[in-house]
Amino acid sequence: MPELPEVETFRRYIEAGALCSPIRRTEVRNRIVLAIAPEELERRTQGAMFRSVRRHGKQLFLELSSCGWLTWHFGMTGEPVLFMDGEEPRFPRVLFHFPDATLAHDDPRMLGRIGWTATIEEFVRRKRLGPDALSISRSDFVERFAGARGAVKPALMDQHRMAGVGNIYADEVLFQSRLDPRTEVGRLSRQDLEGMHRNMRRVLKLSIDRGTDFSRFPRSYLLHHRRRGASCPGCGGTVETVTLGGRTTYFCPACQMGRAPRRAAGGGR
DNA sequence: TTTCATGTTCAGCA
DNA sequence: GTGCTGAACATGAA
Repeated sequence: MPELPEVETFRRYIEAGALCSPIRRTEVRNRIVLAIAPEELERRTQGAMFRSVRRHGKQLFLELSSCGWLTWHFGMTGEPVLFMDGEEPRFPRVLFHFPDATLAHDDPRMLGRIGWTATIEEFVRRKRLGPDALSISRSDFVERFAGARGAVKPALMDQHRMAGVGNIYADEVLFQSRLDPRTEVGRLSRQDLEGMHRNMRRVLKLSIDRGTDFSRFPRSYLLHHRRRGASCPGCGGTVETVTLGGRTTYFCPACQMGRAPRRAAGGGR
């Protein structure tokens, strides 16, 4: 589930339903999802409450009334689930029991991680995360990408350069920017980069506004067509795949153009 | 049965 | 240091 829009939706969900309630007990069912010792997690949360919740890229931070912040990453399949007795989700790995509800890290693949940090800044520094994709200014975005090498798609997904964009939204941003995902970053013009920044913000915000429910996204979005042989919502041509940054990339070669090497005649635009 | 999956990290190599 | 590739992690769904 979780790229920036999903995690922002999780943030709001927790903010609306899991703050300022004392944690009676913390139950660890699968310690593999912990980045700290289970005893430490229990000690830090027992009797405390979550005061506030913040997000940086795909990472969530829950402020503890005791001290510091719980760090919460959702991996590929994790999500927070708040439930009452008898409504337990299918894959609860860690559970925070409040007096009248329970907040669970529900995660079949267990690739998510829960840990602790004294400050958000310290955590962001330690993980070397770039600026949040919805906070980064246009000029900072241009500067950070202008200095990159390699293909544009892996650059967009590099959490050290900028945090929050993953496989699905990188493909969508490039589709809407009409840029071939294999294009060398160094061949993009300032206008290309500014357009990417604008499209990225629009796509991420629309997703948050629609509650990350893909069925409520415009039909013109590529993400409805992430199947081999699907037709492009723009031109009706065939959507193709290529592997970039180790991930399957969907794109329309007819709509998304590359950028010719400098000095070369024709090509591009 | 096989393949793929909205993520991160690490080893090995250029 | 930068970038790329492949593997590992662990499991469900198609």
